[in-house]
Amino acid sequence: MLYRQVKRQLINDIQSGSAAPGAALPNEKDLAQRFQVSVGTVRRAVDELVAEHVLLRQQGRGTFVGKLDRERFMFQFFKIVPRDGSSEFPEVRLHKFSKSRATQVEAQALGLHGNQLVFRIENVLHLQGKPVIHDKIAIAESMFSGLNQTAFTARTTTIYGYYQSAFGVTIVEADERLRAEMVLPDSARLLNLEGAAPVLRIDRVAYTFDRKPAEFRTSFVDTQNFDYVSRMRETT
Amino acid sequence: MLYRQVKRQLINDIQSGSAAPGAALPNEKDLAQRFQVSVGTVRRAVDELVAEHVLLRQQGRGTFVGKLDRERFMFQFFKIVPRDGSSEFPEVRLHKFSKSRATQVEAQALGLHGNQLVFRIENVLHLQGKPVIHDKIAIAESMFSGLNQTAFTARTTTIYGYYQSAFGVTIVEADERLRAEMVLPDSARLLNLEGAAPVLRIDRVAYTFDRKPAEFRTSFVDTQNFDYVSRMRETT
DNA sequence: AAGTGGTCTAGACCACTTG
DNA sequence: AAGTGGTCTAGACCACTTT
Repeated sequence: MLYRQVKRQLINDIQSGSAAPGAALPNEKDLAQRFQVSVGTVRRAVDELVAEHVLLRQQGRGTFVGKLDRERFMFQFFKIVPRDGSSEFPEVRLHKFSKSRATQVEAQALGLHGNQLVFRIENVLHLQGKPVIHDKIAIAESMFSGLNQTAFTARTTTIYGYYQSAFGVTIVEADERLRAEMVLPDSARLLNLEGAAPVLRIDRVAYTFDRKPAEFRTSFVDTQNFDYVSRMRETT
Repeated sequence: MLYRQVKRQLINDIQSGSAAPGAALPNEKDLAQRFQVSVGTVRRAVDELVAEHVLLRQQGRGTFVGKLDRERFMFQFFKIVPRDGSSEFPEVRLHKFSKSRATQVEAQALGLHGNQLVFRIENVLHLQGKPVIHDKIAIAESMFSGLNQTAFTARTTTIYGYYQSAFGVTIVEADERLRAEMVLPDSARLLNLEGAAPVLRIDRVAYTFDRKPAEFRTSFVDTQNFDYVSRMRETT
């Protein structure tokens, strides 16, 4: 399993910052020489990282460290689409920003011990000009130390892109659990829903490398005009 | 793209029935000789089919044509799990069986022209002894000609396993769209829900090889004690 | 023209399963 | 021991991008 060791080292380069998002990797021959393996073995390691969207290969140009920009976010992590019509990037409006002790559920999802601090961020996401999603995010203060509302609001990229560029936290995968619930009063207000309405609730745990949990997020989605799409393909 | 041609031929062998589900393939060296390519090229073709769960490799034993048995069905296509606790195979009870003209929605999902006939099957799926899912299935009469209620009920495997063994239709992937809705009267009765309750609605189109649609299914899930789980990993 | 990744080959050696 | 898939190597040649 030599190629696993090569993959590990490439991940380490990314986590340590010596290979920054967007930057080019050395060519495959040089990597092979550096790791003292054949080019085929390097290719196998890179193949997996490309499949995980961590690296990006372009024939004739080179191999680059993946950036969590809008395109990738939409493709990999944003599953809400209009019932009829095509995908659209949501407009994100910050609703609340605070810091307090983790609840038991949050602590378990994020793998925290004791009553550690978490940042809490609430957003309302608009699609086609209307509020559709109410997000409640919890992230560990220890992993995102120094985060504040001003910097968060001033970011120029996606939330995951901001985690990556400002804190070196690259989200590579996520698990979600979905259910139908009646809307809660706070979400109803934010989503302009009246009385008793069903919403799609999504609990997501997002992971960085090595399946280390980085973010716990609960979303409430008004699915009157939007669907959550899921594709069941080859699972590795 | 030699390996694509090899993959095509292997798929043809499965579709034509010359390689039956559960049967062993020739070894890699023999396949290489038959297709006049190197072993590495055969391996690449088989790699993809293994990733799609069409083939199954076992070191030291051989490579086998995948069967759509309970294990694979649960792993690849059944996403409803108890909120706390582990996965369980549902007990499927037939509720209705009929044949009539396709609705416009069904015709579009199944790629049918005109007013072709479809079989309609309704099931209630039980988990932990209670009714949890109300399924409405539509499949084209042309693809499943000769299907009848007696044979369907007498099947000894999963529904997808039955499609495969009785009609040579292997389901390899599916697209789903989810939303939260208020339960409809017929589902409410079947799921023992009273009054206004939210349910998770899932519209699924299941495909056989070459992305040919084979089944359209709408499920209504009582998510009081169960979740739909979705894993966002490398997407190819 | 030079440099990159993409495909394919031929073969060595290893790990596992079966008789 | 014989047969299977699993990993790794070294190198040829092709396709694409940049200068």
